[in-house]
Amino acid sequence: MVFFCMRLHFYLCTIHHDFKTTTTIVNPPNKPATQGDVAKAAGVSTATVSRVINQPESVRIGVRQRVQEAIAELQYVADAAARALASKRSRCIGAVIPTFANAIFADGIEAFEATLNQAGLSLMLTISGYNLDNELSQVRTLIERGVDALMLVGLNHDPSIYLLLQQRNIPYVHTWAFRNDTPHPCVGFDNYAAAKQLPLHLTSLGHREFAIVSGISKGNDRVYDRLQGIQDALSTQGIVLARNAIIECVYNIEAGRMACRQLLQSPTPPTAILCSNDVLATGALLECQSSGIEVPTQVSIAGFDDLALSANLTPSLSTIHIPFKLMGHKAAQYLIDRLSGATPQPQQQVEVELRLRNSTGIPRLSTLA
Amino acid sequence: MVFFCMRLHFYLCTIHHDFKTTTTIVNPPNKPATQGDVAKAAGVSTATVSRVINQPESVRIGVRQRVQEAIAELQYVADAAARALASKRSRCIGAVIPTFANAIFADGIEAFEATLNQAGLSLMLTISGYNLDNELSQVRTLIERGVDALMLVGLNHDPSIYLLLQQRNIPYVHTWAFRNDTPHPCVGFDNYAAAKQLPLHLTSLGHREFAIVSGISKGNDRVYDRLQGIQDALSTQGIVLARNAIIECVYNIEAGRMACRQLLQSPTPPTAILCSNDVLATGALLECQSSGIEVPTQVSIAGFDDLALSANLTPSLSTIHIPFKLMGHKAAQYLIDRLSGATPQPQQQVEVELRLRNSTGIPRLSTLA
DNA sequence: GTTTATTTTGTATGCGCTTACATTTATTTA
DNA sequence: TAAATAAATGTAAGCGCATACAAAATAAAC
Repeated sequence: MVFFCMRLHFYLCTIHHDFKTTTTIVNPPNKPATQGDVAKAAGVSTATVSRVINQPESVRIGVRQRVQEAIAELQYVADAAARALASKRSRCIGAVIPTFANAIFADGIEAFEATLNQAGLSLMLTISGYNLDNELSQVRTLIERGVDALMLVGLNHDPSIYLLLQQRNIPYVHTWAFRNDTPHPCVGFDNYAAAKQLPLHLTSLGHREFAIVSGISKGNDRVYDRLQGIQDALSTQGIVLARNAIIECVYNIEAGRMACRQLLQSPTPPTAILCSNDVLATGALLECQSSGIEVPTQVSIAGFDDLALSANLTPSLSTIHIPFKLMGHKAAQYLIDRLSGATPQPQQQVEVELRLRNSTGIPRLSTLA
Repeated sequence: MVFFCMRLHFYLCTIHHDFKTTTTIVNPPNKPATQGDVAKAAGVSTATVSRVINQPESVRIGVRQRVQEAIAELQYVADAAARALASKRSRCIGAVIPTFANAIFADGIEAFEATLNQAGLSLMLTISGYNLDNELSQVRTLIERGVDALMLVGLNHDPSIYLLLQQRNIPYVHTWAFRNDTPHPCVGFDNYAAAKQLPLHLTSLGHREFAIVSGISKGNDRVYDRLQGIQDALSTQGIVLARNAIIECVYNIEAGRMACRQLLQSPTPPTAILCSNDVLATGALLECQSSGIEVPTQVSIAGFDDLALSANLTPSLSTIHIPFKLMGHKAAQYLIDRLSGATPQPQQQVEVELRLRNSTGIPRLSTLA
């Protein structure tokens, strides 16, 4: 029964298909129309068709319409490879990001892509896994693919990347970081300066016993700068952390939890835990929650990034808000401007903002139970 | 003064530049080496160079090495546009995903990209914002860009997409969903069947008063199927939900919180809230947390997706685990196989798994305070 | 040592478009 | 209205590679 139904189904399909191909002879099967076809149909030269596509204003209105009709009629779609070959522009932008697995890249990339798209550019994306060697090889691949420009996360990259880029005169931009004194274009925020804010707030509240939970700083300038910022801010207040009060761990919730547990079990538990990002801070908070330690009365916890989750935790997380969308947009705009021949400001800073919420407060008086 | 410095600066540059071009005549400035340059340097024809790159085995070992040396020497990089034009293969795969902003796409896309990369393919990514019209236009763009294959999230798409794809004979695959009776290739899981598991578990625990917090089902087959699965599962147990016990909202934590609050404030609050994804479930959980409602003793909460966060919440979230990485990998492999001429299984299912944790339990006896 | 079969290499064409330049057509000026 | 100028269109030459086919070099068979 089922078998017959299927046969019937296929049969109908076939009929339908034949019907279509015999009536719409216009387009030989599997052969997309070329510019030449359009030119013939519209009674113009291929050059004019090309102009209608690339600089419509330069073609007289009547001719232009005729060509556009032919394009619609034949469902003509320009061949990107041929365009790229002839014009030496691929209309593709490359980007290498460390990971998708945590949210800090989501909004930024999304805005980056949206802005690109609006300008008729496509995004070619690769993921380095926080590995600079991977990054280099992926940049190579992207360059081979002929990307017109490149976006890179952070300031610290294999130097040969810049050689490759300069050789081919490919514009690029760094993001998620900002420094005044870098020779490279960058659109982002000063991780170092931003990271100073929360420790200073906490010392002003009276905290003296700190610990830091950080991402892994090796090869990661953002993490490194944040770590350095925190430490420098503390040291201006006369506080120098012991080796074991600083934990570097991978970037996920479990790691944050474990680090927090370890810190709170020490003989001299801190009154405040400064995390260099919200994922680790979330881990720390959840660890406290599940082990019955009250935040902020027993320990204060601070984050960095202001992920969507952070404001919704109980207690809500004090953190540094970063305008990721704006940053992604601006980074894209920088590259778009560069490609259009303009010379936009090479170093652009976006403003971060301290968001004091409920995970930070005055320090407890006694030691932990 | 400044003026003179600039003149001097330019002067020095010029000298330097001249110096370079006269000594390293090999490579004119800003002109990347072509296949022809390599051919000349190695004393072979361009055809042989092309073979060394594309089918090294077909070139005798000595000649091959000579060519490879020349390639290294000249830092030759094949022009992707020219390759694509001549070979009719761009080595790029397109993908349209609804968003980055929540984690459910992260692991899957990351694995998808990794598998692609390993096969020498690049990922061209666009974001539709859960909008099927956007999706269509992005597919158009991707096709114009000449992608060799395409990945689409879910089963429900504008029909014209398939016409475009078939016209050009472009392989494609659906992901994040699976159905036996679909004519389209898909790699994923059965949202409908998976969604039945948690409601059935909860009814077996004695729950009778349910509510659902769902994403917006319009135009989203995954959400729709989950919603349907939950309702059908409940109805097999003789439970039919009132209109106001089902809330559809956007996909973020705040929305989950608000929906939860609304449900719990109703005159007959449910004993169990079934969320069609973990983000909304997290929101619900956090809402309970911040309003002092104990989970699961006062209300059970269930999710779907098993995000990294879910296991770490207090209480940890009962949910459905999806092997996103495996799915992304398999989807990529499907396309790779298709491009290599093979005919892989067009419908592939990955196994989901019920993860019972601490957010679900027996129903409370009385009504809420 | 031929002849034949096989592998390796070269020749030359074209992929589908853009664009410099030449030519035609429309517009302005005198 | 003719001449001079400007705008629109056409002509044709590549862009840098892959590949069908032809030619040459090598290996196998006799």
